Amino acid sequence: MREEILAYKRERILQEAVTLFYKRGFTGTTLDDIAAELGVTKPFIYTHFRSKVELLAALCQPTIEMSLEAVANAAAGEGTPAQRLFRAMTDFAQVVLQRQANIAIFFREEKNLSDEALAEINTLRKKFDRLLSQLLRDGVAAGEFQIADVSVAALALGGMISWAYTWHRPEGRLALEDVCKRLAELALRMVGATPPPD
Amino acid sequence: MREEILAYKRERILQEAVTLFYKRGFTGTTLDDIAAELGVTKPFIYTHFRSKVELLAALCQPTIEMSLEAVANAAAGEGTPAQRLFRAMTDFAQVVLQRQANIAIFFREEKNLSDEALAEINTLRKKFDRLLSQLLRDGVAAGEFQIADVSVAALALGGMISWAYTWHRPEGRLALEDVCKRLAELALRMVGATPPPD
DNA sequence: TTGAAAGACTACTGCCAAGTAGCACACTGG
DNA sequence: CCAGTGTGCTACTTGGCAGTAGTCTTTCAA
Repeated sequence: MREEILAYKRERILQEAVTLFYKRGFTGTTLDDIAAELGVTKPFIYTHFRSKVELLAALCQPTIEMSLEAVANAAAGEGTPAQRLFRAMTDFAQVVLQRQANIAIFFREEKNLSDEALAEINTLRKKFDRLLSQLLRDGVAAGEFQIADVSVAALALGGMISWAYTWHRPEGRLALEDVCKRLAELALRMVGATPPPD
Repeated sequence: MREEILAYKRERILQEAVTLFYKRGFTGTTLDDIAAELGVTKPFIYTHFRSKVELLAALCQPTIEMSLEAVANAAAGEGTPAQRLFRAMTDFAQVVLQRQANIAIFFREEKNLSDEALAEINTLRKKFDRLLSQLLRDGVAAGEFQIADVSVAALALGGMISWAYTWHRPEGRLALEDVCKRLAELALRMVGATPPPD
């Protein structure tokens, strides 16, 4: 029970930090700002995080892990390469858009992360690219995809989806799920496969 | 002649600023750092730029303008929509990769720009999206493209190319021109067109 | 040779924000 | 009613860096 309350406080700090870092940037936000928004004071934050930089890492890393998992699960799942790629892209897009602020903060504030945190995250990103490349090779081998350069295609796919953090507006014309589906369709077309109907 | 020297000095400051902002981030770089790298002192920089933030804007804006121009020229050029889109994507990718550091700095440090500079740049970005959307609609009307949602497709295309700033390595496996061509091919496939051979 | 103007430097100021030391208050069990 | 523990706050210190005031030097024109 004490544990849960501690975890809850930590979570609330992270939430508020995400909101403010997203709106004003990492260096444009002071810990006093975050504390004020929560109705507490700066030392309160220091009982939960060792430094401002650690706070930043704590809000980036899990989101990157989720992205990797989304693609990993889909790639290892059932179905033809095309079906798996479709699911990988849809689920990845969902992570990007559901955790839009976290993703945005990571890409913008990379340079403010500690070397250790950055190294860990870069390991995850390499795994991500390898998984995606392998899935593309599987599709090529199965005759489902036509791809001139698998590495470039993997990076282009990853970029097309990641980039959605820059333009998606939750209150916009399309619902989140529709955006994800449209993007996944474009992804399949890009590698020369036919997207599923419906 | 005096003018030219002034312009040259300004240019050198910008060069060094790009290098350092790219490597260490905007807030991670001091004007003293830039001055030291140039073998001058901080007040020297202030005779050419009013503030650190103005320096940032001076190195972002022209690059965004170049991106817009690349697409605008190609869109207004000769040929079928597919040919124009291919050229637009190739030329845009060239700008992104040739001015990789500037592009990276802009997307990372957007939050550090002044409101005015950001507003100007956002106007350019809107024009960019409108031009690209119009080109896609032309292609659809001509029966060359198959696109479910033109706006999403335009954003996906823009993102796929822009994203290259995150992964391209000038010393890497592929030459810059090859990367651009591959990306443009993927772009055409994405909208249901056949890339030109060779 | 001298005066003026331009250009760059030395040596500051002032502010802002990260991080901390030590206090105060509340709650719980005896 | 009172110790002891945990939890958060007040009130600092500290360092770093953007921006500036005023000086020195160099150049060029008369």
